[in-house]
Parts: sequence; C-alpha cells; structure tokens
Amino acid sequence: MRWSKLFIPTLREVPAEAEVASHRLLLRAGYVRQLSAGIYSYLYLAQRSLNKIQAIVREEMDAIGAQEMYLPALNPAEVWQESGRWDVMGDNMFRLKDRWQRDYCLGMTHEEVMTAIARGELRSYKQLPQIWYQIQTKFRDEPRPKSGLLRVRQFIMKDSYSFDVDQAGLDVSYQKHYDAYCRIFTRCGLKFAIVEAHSGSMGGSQSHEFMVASDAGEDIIVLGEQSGYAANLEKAVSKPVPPAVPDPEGDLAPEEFHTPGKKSIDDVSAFDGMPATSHIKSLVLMADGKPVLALLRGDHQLSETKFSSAVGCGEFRPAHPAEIQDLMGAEAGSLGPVGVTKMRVIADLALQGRKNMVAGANKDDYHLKNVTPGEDFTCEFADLRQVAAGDTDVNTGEPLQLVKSLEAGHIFKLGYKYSDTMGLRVTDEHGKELTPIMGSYGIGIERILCASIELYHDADGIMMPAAIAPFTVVITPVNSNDAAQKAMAEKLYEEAKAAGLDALLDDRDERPGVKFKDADLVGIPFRVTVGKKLSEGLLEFNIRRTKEKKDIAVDDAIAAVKSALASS
RNA sequence: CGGGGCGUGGCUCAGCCUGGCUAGAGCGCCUGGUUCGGGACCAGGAGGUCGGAGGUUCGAAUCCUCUCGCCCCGACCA
Repeated sequence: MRWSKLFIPTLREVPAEAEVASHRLLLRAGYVRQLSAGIYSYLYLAQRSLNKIQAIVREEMDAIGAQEMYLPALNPAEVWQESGRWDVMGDNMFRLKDRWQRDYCLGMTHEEVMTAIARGELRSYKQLPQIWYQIQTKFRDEPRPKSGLLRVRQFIMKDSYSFDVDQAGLDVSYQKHYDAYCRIFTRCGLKFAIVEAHSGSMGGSQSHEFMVASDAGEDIIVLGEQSGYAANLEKAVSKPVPPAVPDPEGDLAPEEFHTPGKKSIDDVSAFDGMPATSHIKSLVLMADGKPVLALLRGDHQLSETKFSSAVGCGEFRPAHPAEIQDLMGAEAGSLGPVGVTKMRVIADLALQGRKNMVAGANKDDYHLKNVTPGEDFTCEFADLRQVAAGDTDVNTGEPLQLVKSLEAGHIFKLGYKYSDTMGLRVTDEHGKELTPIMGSYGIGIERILCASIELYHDADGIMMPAAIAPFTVVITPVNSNDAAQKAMAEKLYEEAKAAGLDALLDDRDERPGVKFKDADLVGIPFRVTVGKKLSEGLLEFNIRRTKEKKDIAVDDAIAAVKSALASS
C-alpha cells in the first residue's frame, strides 16, 4: 500500500478523553474513532490488525476441528426466555421490538442460538462431539463503557460451543480449547497468565481465564510463583497473615464494655488496644431479600462472589440503616453475632478455632470482649474472605502476588444448563435419550489488540508484535525529490510485496521527521529507510521494538526484513 | 444508579469568576515560495449556530433553569 493514498489520520496531540494507553494510541495513531460512548469505528489500520488477529484465531480453532458459523445478532426473545436469561440479563441486554411489537434483542453471546440449532438438528450420539464457533459482533449495554476499546457496548468476540456425550468428552473439548488459546495468545505475542475463575452467571463447573497483566485491566489475579497457583481474586484462596497477637486463654464469658462513638474496626481497635485481627467484623447483608449476618476477621474484606456462592443467592446488597436497626437493635458500628437468632450467620474460615475475640454488642456504643465462635454464638463456616496483599500460598507458604490484569479469553464448562432448559436431546447407543453436555469459550478480539498495545508501547507510540501489526515493514524514502531514492524505494516496495511481506511505501511528500514519527506512532515493526547513503549502496534498517538500527546493503534489505520477522 | 469533571473551528485549549466592540491562540487544513535524516520556515487564506432549549438583561460563550452528550471514580461487568 502507498501511504499517500491511505486514510491514516494520525494526531499530533492527545485527544482529551483518552485515559489509558491503548485508547490514547489507537486514537492518535489513527486506528479508531469514537462514534458514541462505548461504540467505535475501526478504521483501516485497526481493521488490518483485527483481521490478522482473527486469522490467527481462525487457524487455531480450525486446527482443533472447530467449525465456523455465522449466526444472527438479532435474536427473538423466545430463545432467551427459554434459557431464562431474558430476565437474568436485565439492563445489560439491548432490547428492541419489531413492527408487530414482538420482542427482540441483540445477542450478548450465543449459547441460546447455538443450542437452538443443535436441538433441531443433532439426533444421535454418533454426531458428537461437535465444536462450533463464530467470530462476530456482540452487544452489551454496559452501565459504564470505559478505557477505549477495553469495555465497550459493541465488540467482536470469537465464541465457541462444544457438545459432548459426557463429562469425559467435555474434558477433552475443554482441554483442546485450553491448548488452542495458549497457541493463539502466544502467536499474538502476548504474555499471559491462565487463572482459575469464577463461573459467574454462566453456571457450570470449571472455568479458566486468560489474563494479560496490565494496569488498564479490571481484574486482579493472584499468583504463586513457585506453586504455580493462579486464580482470579474472586475465587482465590490463601493463608491469611496470622493474628497479630494470640487470643486470650481460658473459657471466658462475653463481657460488655463501653465504646462511645467508636464505629469502625480501626476506631474500636485503637480504643481497646486489641489489633484488628482480634476483632470480628459483622456485616448485615440482604441476600435475595433475606438478611444474612456475615462475619469476618477485623482486617479482612468480604469477597462478594464467595459470599453469594456460600449463601446460594442471586443478588445481595448491604442492609439499609433502618433494616439494621430493626434486625439487630443497634447501629452498624456496634453489630455482633451474639444473641442473633433471626437470621443466618455465616463466619469466614479464618474465625474457626479462634476464641475470646471482640465484637459489637448489638447495643449502640457497646462492644463485647471474650466472644468465642461456636460457643457464644452458633454459625456456619465458609470461605468468605477476599485474598489480600501479604497472604501466602495455602500449599507452599510463599507470598502471593496480586496483579491487575485484563481478561482476554475465558473458557467454561457449562454442563447441562442450556441443553437441559432448551431441550437438546440426542439418542444414545442404547436408543435412549441423552442430554449433551456443553462448554463455552470466548476470546475478545479487540482485547487482544488493546492488550498488545498496553503491553508494548513507548513514548513514541505503538510497538505491537509483528504478527498482528497492521503492516510488517514500511519503506521510507527520506527525500521525495530525490529521484534515485524514490526509484529505489519503489523497487524495494515491489520486491517486498513479491517476497510476501506486508509492506507499506511511505511515498508522501512529507519531511522525513514526519514520516519517522508517524511510522513509530502507528507501530510498524520494521522500517527500511532510503536516504543519503544510497549513493554508497546502503540503506538503514530500523527495528521499532528494540530501536536497533543498522546500515545494510541494498541487496540485503528484503532478506534482513524477513530474518528479523522470523526472529520477532 | 451515586459522586466528580468537561462541552468554544478537525485536534489541544484560553476567554466565563467580575456580561459589553468584529470570539482568540497553537497545531492541523488550503494556495504560493523556500526547505528536506526525527512532527521545518515565510507569506496569504478557509473554517466557529461557543452542545441544545428556555429565561434574565439594552446586551449572554459569560448569569439562571432545564436538557443532551462525553470522560473519570464507585456500583455493575456471560
């Protein structure tokens, strides 16, 4: 391609609305333009990059025997009502009506449609396993689109779905995806971690996320270097730091003491001289409308995902002050488990075996000391605590790392949720009805693009891996008035194309500084500069990523690019 | 949905508090010339219903009310 003919609207100045690096650079380098909140147009450069990413995804999916399909983005309400997700998805789903006032939605994902196809057509166990996939636009009415292309309302997703006769078959399909995903992210040049994940409202048993470390990410992952432990914070477990002081000995009875105006754990702790680790934090939560008292060690945080799975509830929220007063007879600052009978009491595992701790007295401005779980109050125990910095690995005892990351891929063992509710049945080898077991596997295509920019950029611009960069090499004649340079650049460009390289000729009538700056900003991995040393038969070869530059003979140029590409 | 911020040529912003000539700057764009190895210089030029509606006023980019949009923090996030 000839740069002079292309639409690559680079910006010298940083657009005001861009915060994260990938967003800023995608705008500045002329890859994308925003149309509305969370809705972007992908211009020529972005489209080239995304095409390369999709080609890699396609190759690797095809390699595991997955079959690509193209499915409707516009879905009738019926299929979503059958699976029950018409209601579950709430405001996150774009909904619309046709001229007859029938309900439709824009697909957020395609379990329903895929299952609908499967149940109409799959008849026999002999047709299984199947892996079907699509690379298509998904729509989600995000409450808060942000960070450029990282959280948007319309985006491209590769999603695949597996149908197997049994759990063992699902395990195989799952593993195939796991391996394919590793190859995909590796080929796209990303450094990534694979973590155990919470399966969320997708249901299902097992789930892994493919995460790229980045401050622009929205998740935190927990990593143990030696143990290889890797989990999303939502689900991670750890050994907490031990209590700062041992519990008082003896079978002591709870004893009330006055704590005027002391509301938070920190307040009470400073007042009674006992560390936060000796206090019990009491939280009243309304889970599906019913009150639950959650207990944690004073220095610990409640994990919302762990709480809702422990309680088995859908939605929950902190109780309102009036509700707390009504249920507990005291304000939020003086709550405790002793004497609570009207609701479920669930204590975090870190409280198991502790004794003589401090808790609220359920009487304003009073606390109790010598409170012992199991003795002074009864409760269930469950893992409720969010892993915190300083925690150690359950097995090896090594310190765990908490790393901010962005999710680029996610694989789920769905189980029977959709096949069951939507009535997908085939005949088994004995002629009886069999419900196939499903898996679902997603990759955010734009997230690969963003992640690679987040990972690889500098003050000058993008340094994307060559495998997914919009062009591989740019040929830059320094002086467009120099006939010899111009001719040589043209020649090199033709040779590069003939050699199968994705080449760009910067034939613009611009000063060299502009061309160099643009090439760096856009992130073209290699540059061949045709300049004043041409008279000596030399060109300059630059590598964007390493800033390496060297003179090469005219005849070696194409080979140099190819070898640099091969080793990139 | 709660909190905060911002809407002025294509981009970045000034002007607004304290209302007053014809609304400015830099970058970008167009024309001509000089230049040509890291976002050149000179000269000339085009381009703005100041997000929108209503109000106050002799007079509104500026003050008031409403509204729309965008960004950030939080909540949310198969």
